[in-house]
Amino acid sequence: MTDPGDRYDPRQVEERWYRVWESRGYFHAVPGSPKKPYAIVIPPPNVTASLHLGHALNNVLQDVLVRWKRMEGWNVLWQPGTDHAGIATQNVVERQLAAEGTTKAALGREAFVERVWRWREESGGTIIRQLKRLGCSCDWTRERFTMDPGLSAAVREVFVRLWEEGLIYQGDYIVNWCPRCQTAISDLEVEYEERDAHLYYIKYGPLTLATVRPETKLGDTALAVHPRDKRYAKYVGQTLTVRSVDGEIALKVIADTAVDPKFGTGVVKVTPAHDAADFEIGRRHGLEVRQVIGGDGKMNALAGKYAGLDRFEARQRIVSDLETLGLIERIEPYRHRIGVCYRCWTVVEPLVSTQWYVRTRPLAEPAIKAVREGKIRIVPRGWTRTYFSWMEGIRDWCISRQIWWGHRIPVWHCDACGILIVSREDPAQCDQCGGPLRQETDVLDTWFSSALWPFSTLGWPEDTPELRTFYPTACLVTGFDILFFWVARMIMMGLRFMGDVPFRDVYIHALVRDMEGKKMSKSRGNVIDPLEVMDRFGTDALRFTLAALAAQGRDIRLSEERIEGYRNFANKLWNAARFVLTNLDGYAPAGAKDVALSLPDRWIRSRLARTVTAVKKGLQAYRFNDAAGAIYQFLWHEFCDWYVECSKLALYRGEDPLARALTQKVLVETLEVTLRLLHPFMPFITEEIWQRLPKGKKSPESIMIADFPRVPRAARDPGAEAEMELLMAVVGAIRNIRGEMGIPPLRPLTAVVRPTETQAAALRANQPLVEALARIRLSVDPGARRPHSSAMALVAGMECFVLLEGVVDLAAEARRLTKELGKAEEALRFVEEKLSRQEFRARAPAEVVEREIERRDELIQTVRRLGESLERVRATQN
RNA sequence: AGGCACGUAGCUCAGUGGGAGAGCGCUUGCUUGACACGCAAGAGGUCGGCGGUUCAAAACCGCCCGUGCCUACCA
Repeated sequence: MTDPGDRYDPRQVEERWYRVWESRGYFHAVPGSPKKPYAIVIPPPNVTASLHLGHALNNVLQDVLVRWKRMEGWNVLWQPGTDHAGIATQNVVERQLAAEGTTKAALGREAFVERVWRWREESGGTIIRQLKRLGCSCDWTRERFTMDPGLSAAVREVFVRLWEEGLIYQGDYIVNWCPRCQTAISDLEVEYEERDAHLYYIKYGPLTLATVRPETKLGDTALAVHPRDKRYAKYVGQTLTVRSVDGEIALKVIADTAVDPKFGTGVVKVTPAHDAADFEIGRRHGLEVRQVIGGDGKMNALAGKYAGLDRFEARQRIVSDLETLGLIERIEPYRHRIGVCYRCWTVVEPLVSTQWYVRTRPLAEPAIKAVREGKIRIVPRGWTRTYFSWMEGIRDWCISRQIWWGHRIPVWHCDACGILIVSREDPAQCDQCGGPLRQETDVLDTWFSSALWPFSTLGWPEDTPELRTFYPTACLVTGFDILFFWVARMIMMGLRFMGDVPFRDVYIHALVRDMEGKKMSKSRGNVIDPLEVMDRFGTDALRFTLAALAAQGRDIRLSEERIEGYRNFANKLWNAARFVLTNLDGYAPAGAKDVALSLPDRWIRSRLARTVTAVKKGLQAYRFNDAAGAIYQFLWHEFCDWYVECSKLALYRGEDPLARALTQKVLVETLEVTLRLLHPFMPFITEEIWQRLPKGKKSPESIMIADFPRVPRAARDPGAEAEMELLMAVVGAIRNIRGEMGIPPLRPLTAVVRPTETQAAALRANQPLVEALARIRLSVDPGARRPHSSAMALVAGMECFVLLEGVVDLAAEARRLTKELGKAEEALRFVEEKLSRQEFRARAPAEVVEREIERRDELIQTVRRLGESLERVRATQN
């Protein structure tokens, strides 16, 4: 065959194979299949998204699972799709409008929504194309979008049912309001940032209090102290008239336990309209809610002379006015955490407004139970506690958003008779009075529709074969950052509407960070772009890197060097394959029976069997790094480093045609099985090589649909492993002497070993192998005496002399022996100390004591022999 | 403030009770019958500190120091 070149070039390969797989329908799942179902729903990326490393990790892990299960013979569905991402998407289109010099208000609601749809048609497919580039084997024929008609119907159905069951209500509460996005956001959508600010001590009549937000004083409707604070007890219940920037105002002093007497002066101003804590205090005491800041973040008419000022500008002005009036006692620097919008980083303004809520308690209870009873398994376990603690303290979910892009709340108001209609179908007129209806303008929180994803994508509320086959799904793979946003809510909704959990396992992976452990972000400029990585190192290298780093920690620190290392691994595989493929002349797979397998043959088969087991175990436990590591170690350090080297003997120097044929067979088989083992991690290169391998008639047309390797029991061969280890140790010892003594690798040397009888048999049987690997002439002689001018090493109690006639450097050998002796002596001291303790002998398990005794005896021999050698070298030296 | 992680080789990290590991980096030597994106050899560690449990601790427990994250109505 033609030599494919010694550098693997992924670009030649990836796109081509992906097209083949997709066009042949390998990704497609069929509900009626007799195979066992295995389904994963993709965490839908935002339709605005462009692939970042977080997506890459998340989807690579899913693809590994899905490809593995498919090869194991399951009926696999990987359900893909995207999320309409209300606020994010609206922002994107708004920015475009701004660039065109217009606004969404100018366009009007209908035209704006249409515009967003158009944007989605044109640019919304980016992330999907990028997932394909990653090799994701999703069933693209089933791609869904949260705003699809079917999924929208599911949203309505859920809303209406929750309403009918009394689990949705409307109310005036304080919410986190983003003045830039002009919408309410949920508690979860607020992020907190440490910022430097000031604590202003302001005089309120006879009292002084501390605040960081003087601008809200215009909305104060009370002063509060702790009920047990003796300093202020006399004021409680009084109404104080205090001088302020807007003249004199009357404020009642109330007592509430929410006040911390140790903070500041122990007195707080209460502004129910602009602070969540104050709002609660206000409700308890029936205080007036006096809103002075509008939804745009500017002071409103109630702010009097400050009306129209931005809230932060107003703060400056009010402080300076207070100073003029002599009402500022002092100002302290103060560092505190401030809530910002997670989408645009604008400081959140708590505002009282009318919003829609889901009553979460009744939904949370079964969701807690499902995890507690093991119906859902969270991996790693540690996250279970986090889940419980959040679910147990869950608060009602604000689901209304004052934006235009999303599922409009299916509620209609009749202004004529004042009733509310909640309906699955758009009503034409009021069913009570026949009057005209006005639909609620708010849309639902994007997470409301994502919460239905595991069943809405499968066709719910229709009863579909997909739902019957694939629900509950097998596994959800996600990052911990959306455990509450999404995972918890899916569990609640799944239990409520499907009567069963949405998935059996939740695998929570780490977050990808940069080398400093920072979250990657464009503003920090520390992003590694996965697309660029794929261009430079290949998709398989990126995939393998992510899997190899997916240990169950909290974060993954990714560096380019690491990816480069796995690119090298791909190249190593490529060259191992070249070696195998270019050495197959005369290969006849059927011809060679396994009757005369060599030691390396038996050894590599045994090692491969162990590797298969380790990979399966790793995948089953979601320990992707263990699985990837096992393949890496086997392929590079066992197959390439040893078996391939051993095979050269039979291929090039042996005279036995049967041995040669068997070696070819084992080379091909080992490579072939390894490729299948590796395919879920590195789909492209494995397919490319696999296709070039000689195959039997029954072989499938793609590695993707081949069987995942099974372990033949008979392949395990501990005897062969032990024997091979002995040979490798002898080779290692000789190479060590060569290296340490500075003898060039090609210089011919002679070695004499003095083995026990069993060792002698193994060595004699494989003498040419040892000679070839160590580049040495070997003499195996149980009665050998130490040759003059030789270096000595101990291997499994066996002395191994390397003759250094003419090349001997006594000083170097003395140095080497001293080093070895030192190590052995230290180990011996350690073991003897352990054995000398009575308690150890009395209380440790017998086999542990036994092992230590054995070890001690070996070490004694080692020390004695090394000592003798050293003495002799020194004697010769002098 | 509370909670949860983490601290192991120069760097990034595996390692859940009995002989300290990997990848990268570093040193030395090599155009070895596939691979310099390679081969061979090697150096490098008080497993954050202190105390406890145990015959035995990097691992289990406690405290301390450091780092990160999450949750919370401290103005």
